[in-house]
Amino acid sequence: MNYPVFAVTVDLVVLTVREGELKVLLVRRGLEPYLDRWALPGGFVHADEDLAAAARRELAEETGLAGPGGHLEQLASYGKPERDPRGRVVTVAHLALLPDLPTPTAGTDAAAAAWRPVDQQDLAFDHHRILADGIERARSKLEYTPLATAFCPPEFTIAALRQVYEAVWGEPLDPRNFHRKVTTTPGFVEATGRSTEGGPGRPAALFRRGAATLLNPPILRRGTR
Amino acid sequence: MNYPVFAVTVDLVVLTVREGELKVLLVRRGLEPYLDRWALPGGFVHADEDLAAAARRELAEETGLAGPGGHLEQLASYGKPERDPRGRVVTVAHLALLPDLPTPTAGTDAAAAAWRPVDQQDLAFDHHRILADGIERARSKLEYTPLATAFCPPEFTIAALRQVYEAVWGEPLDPRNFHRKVTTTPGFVEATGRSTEGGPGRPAALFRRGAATLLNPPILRRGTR
DNA sequence: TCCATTCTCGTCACTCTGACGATAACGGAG
DNA sequence: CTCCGTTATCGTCAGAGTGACGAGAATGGA
Repeated sequence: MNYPVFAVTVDLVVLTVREGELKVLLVRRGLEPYLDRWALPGGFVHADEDLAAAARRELAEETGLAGPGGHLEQLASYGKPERDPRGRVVTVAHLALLPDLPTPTAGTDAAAAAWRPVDQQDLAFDHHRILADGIERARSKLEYTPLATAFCPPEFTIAALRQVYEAVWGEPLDPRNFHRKVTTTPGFVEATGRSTEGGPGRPAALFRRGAATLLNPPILRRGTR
Repeated sequence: MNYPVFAVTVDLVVLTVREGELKVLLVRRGLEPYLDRWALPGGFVHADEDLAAAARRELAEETGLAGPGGHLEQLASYGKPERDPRGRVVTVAHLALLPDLPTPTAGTDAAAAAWRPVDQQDLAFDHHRILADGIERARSKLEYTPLATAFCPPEFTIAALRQVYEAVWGEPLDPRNFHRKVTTTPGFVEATGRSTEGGPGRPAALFRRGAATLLNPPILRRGTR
């Protein structure tokens, strides 16, 4: 059988919410092509490795290890013949959503990795497109899944969850309506009985993620309606 | 640079609605492995070909040419090391939705292609999983996009559109509420002024697909709520 | 002419949502 | 210790959307 030969890579769109803003993990390229340009972290899929396993491995290498929590899913594949000047490379992009706490951008591998604003320009290869697709996927997933909890630590307040939505969607939400919505949607979050202490204002109840995998009804953003 | 070598294929989940049921286009394999088993149509991506272009080419080869109308989008990629016993093959699955009319399953390429029920068992490779993912994607897309029109000819009745939903979702819908929903959602369909003639019952107005790309609010299936 | 069939329009109760008022529970200033 | 700013939480209310279903309109066939 005769067929062309490809290299297959995994690229990661790793998102988190820091300082009230959506950030993406980028690395500065240390070699040609696109030397010194920001790029999505990624690497070649090994010879005996599943795509998902390669994505998990790269994520662990770049972030030091994404502890529990967080979320990783396949995003899409990109394979234009000219996307990599070195040869025919198809990349299977993955989307990762992580809580802020874990890793201050300093893994084993990442030479110069940093959390950057998601409107970063001049990315290497077709990574701008991949990033845009990843962000849109994340925004969309927040509408009809409880995945916003992947951005939060194991226990979180409703306000923290709301700030995730506001950061990802880039629009303010009414705290009272959001509170009602989240607490009345079965399986979205469940109360822990504990609450915060020390901060300004009234202490807030702490929740953990619930068992639901789909939100019914969905929480729709303004832009979509 | 040292990296493993892959073959990259495109596999197609081609869906249509025939005789009130959701059908998938399958081909009988004429060679090992999985000789004589049903499989998704597909083939290798050419050396200088984009993934989307490869998918369009395969679709044209298998269906004789999917005329205007219809819809093609990337579904997901599958790359378990052992998924093809002949070597390391990553497949980029695509999802196609076609109106019934065009092709009675007899293209240039397809040796033995046929429209089969979507619960077909014993597919080759990991095609059962790919098919399941494709069907779920289609069901989901009907909820929040006007993509059901891709299953219909250029002009169609509301009843025909409803039958698409019923076939894809496998559940009956109230004709009156569906009619209200579709006609009041801006951009879903637009009236042509013409209507059907000859059939039983009152003639039905004919519509064409509207300009909307997203349904607001979505049409949710029972199973999801 | 009557009838079965299918399309289309209406009605009504119920739920959900957005906008927003009001109260609760804290820390800190005076 | 009281007042006050801040944040969390609960309530209220009108309007939109939906499911369930009645009823009339427009056809072909018995």
